[in-house]
Amino acid sequence: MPELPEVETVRRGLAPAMEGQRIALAEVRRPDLRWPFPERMAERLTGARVDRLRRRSKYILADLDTGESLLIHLGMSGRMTVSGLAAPYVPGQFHHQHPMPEKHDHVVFDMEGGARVTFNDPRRFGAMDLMPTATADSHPLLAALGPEPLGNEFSADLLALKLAGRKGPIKALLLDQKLVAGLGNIYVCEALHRAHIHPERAGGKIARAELDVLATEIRLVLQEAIEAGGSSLRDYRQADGELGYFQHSFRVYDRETQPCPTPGCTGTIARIVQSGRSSYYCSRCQR
DNA sequence: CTCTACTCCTGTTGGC
DNA sequence: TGCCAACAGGAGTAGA
Repeated sequence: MPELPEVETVRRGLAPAMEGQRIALAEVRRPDLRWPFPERMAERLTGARVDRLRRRSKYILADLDTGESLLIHLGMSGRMTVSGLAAPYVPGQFHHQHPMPEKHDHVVFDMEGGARVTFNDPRRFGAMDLMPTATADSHPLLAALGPEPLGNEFSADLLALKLAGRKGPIKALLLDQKLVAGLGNIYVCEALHRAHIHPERAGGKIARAELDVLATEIRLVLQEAIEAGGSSLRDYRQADGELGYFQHSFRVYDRETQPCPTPGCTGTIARIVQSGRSSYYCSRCQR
C-alpha cells in the first residue's frame, strides 16, 4: 500500500512523538510479520532513545542511542499511528488515554512523553528488523535500492542509463526498486500519464526528451502527494489517524472508464494487467 | 542478467 | 442473504 509519499507522511507524523524520546516500553504481540522479528526485539527497544527518524525508499529507520537502528516496512496494509500525543493532564491519573488495542495491533511503543505508537498490519506483509546503525545501509533490504527519486542522484540521465537496452515495459521497470526506489503502483501510473508515456512501451525505447519529462513528473507527483498527506484507498492513514487526500487528485489510478483529464484529450481511462498488477492509462494521450 | 509467475496474508467488493 | 472469485498501495524468490 504505502509508497514513498505515504511513508514520508507517516515518518513526519511519528517524529513529534518519537524523536528525542525514549521508548519506555516496547510490546511485541506476535513473533513475526513477513519474517520473524529479530531476537529479543522488545528488550532491545525498551529504554532506547530514538535520536532520529529517517526514511529510505518505503522504509522508516529509527536510529537509537543504543547503536542500533530499527527498520520498519509497512508492506501493503501496515499503519503506524500515534495516540495520546496531546493528552490533557488528568489529576490522579498516571497514564495517558489510549484506545483499546485492536485486532492486528502487532507492535506497541509507549514513549516516555506519554504518546503511544501502534503498528497495525492485517495482511502482515510488513517487516521490522534491528541492526547496527553503522551498517544499516548494507542491510539486505536496503543494499540494492536505487536512488531516491527526490534526491540529487535521480535524473533523466540516470533513467536513460538504467533503461538503456531494457526490453521490459516501462511500467514494470519503474516498479523495480533497484532502478529507482520508492515508487509503487499508484505513482508509476500517475507519473506515466503525466509524461504521456504508454505503460507498455519498452523501457529502452523511450526517447531522451520523454525521459526528461518523466523524471520531472515523477518528482512532481511525489511532492504533490506528500503535501496532500499521501493517498488513502483502504488501509492507509497518516500517523494521526487522518486520511490522506491525494486520491482526489488521481488522474488515472482506479479511474477506469472515466474521461482522461488531460486538457484537450477525448480519451477514456483504460485498465490492463501487467505482471499481475493493474495499470491505468489513456491510450489516446499516452504513446 | 532479465523477465514472469507465484507466494505470503486478511479483508472487501461485486456478480450470481 | 449467501457464496465465491477477484482484487488490493509490496516485494522476495524460483524458474524459464
